[in-house]
Amino acid sequence: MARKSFKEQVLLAREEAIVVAVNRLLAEKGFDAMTVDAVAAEVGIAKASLYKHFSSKEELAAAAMIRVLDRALVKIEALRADTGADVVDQLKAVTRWTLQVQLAGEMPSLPAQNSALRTALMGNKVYLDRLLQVSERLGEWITAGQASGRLNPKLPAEAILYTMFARACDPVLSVMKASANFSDDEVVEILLSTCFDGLQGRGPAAAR
Amino acid sequence: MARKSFKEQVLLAREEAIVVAVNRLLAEKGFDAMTVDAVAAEVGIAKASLYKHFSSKEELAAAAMIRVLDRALVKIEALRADTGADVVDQLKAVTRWTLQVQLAGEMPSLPAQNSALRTALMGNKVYLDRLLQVSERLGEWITAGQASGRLNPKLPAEAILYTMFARACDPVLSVMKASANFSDDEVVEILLSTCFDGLQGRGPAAAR
DNA sequence: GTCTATAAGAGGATAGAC
DNA sequence: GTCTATCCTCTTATAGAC
Repeated sequence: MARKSFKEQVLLAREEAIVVAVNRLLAEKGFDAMTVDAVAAEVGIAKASLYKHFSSKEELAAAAMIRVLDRALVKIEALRADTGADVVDQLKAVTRWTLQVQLAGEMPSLPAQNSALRTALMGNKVYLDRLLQVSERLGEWITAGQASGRLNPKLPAEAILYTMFARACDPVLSVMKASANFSDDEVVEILLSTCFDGLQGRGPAAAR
Repeated sequence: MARKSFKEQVLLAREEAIVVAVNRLLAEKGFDAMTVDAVAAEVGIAKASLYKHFSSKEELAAAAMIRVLDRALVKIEALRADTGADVVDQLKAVTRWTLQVQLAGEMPSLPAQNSALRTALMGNKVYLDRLLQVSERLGEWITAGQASGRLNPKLPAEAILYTMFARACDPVLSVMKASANFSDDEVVEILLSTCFDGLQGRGPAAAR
């Protein structure tokens, strides 16, 4: 990779600061409630300057999503290095990581049905590429887990993948944290258990 | 209960029509994307007339939430009549019902963090009363299920309750439906399984 | 209580100087 | 590329006639 000039480095640093702010606001308020004014204020620059870097609010959100997917890929690659580990433990580790990011207030959350945002994301090559990479890495573990019987083979693999994505922004976490009866670690382990073991648990099954 | 006059009946019918429209729009677009103009258009009356019945957009949302909680209470009471049934089966039946309501496009969904809305709901006695009633009914089944070991006794009862509420508006359902590889009934049973049995399933546990 | 018309303000995006 | 100032649209809510 070519050495970056000083100006380019400054530019990238600024854009990184913008994306970090967007990421935090997206985690705190969600896409609709986040205003571009608030982003500009948090970064400490004028709103017009933001639009020199990103052409729309949707582009800002896309950049934040790409950033968190990149962070996920780094985490996944680190786990892949441990070739001896059980694939279900790897999947649990990824889910635990997403819960911890959520607890840290760093998991951007987008509405499921905003059409303008949806359109922008579906037209964003980089976002789609990262999403596909994460899906493929997890998909390999999921199919392996189902083949070994450690993941429920009766479930469609897509259902397991979508469920993991959904747990990364599960509102149960913030409600549990707000109830203030549990430590962060306890909340994470409770959610992990409900996700992988279910509400019935895997203990001694009662007679039917 | 006192007999209603004709004018009162017309009034109530109109308000019911408004709440039905709000409910549908809330399910389709969510609170932020729903506009009061759209509600008025769907009901077929002027926007100013809406404000004679409900004093704010937040009140409209609260009315829709109260309505769905009332529907839930009717469902729960019907299930309670079956005193011989297993409590876990009752809880599954309630969850199945919420998934079907969601599939029918009739489950209003509110943002988790909208502060104006949150404030209005927390100040709405009727809403809080209905929410408490549903929580109490489900709470009885949950504690009974944990006592019998058919629900995981290691989980806090609140965690089970919150998880059931969260599954009532789980985005996984709409994504699975959009993937178009499954019938509505299949989607419902898949989500029920992931919720109660977990991703690992309750089949023959693999050796650790 | 229903309507038409409009106030009041928030928020996304841009113009143009530097 | 950064700023200030502004545009313009959308949306909530209300005024006032009937």
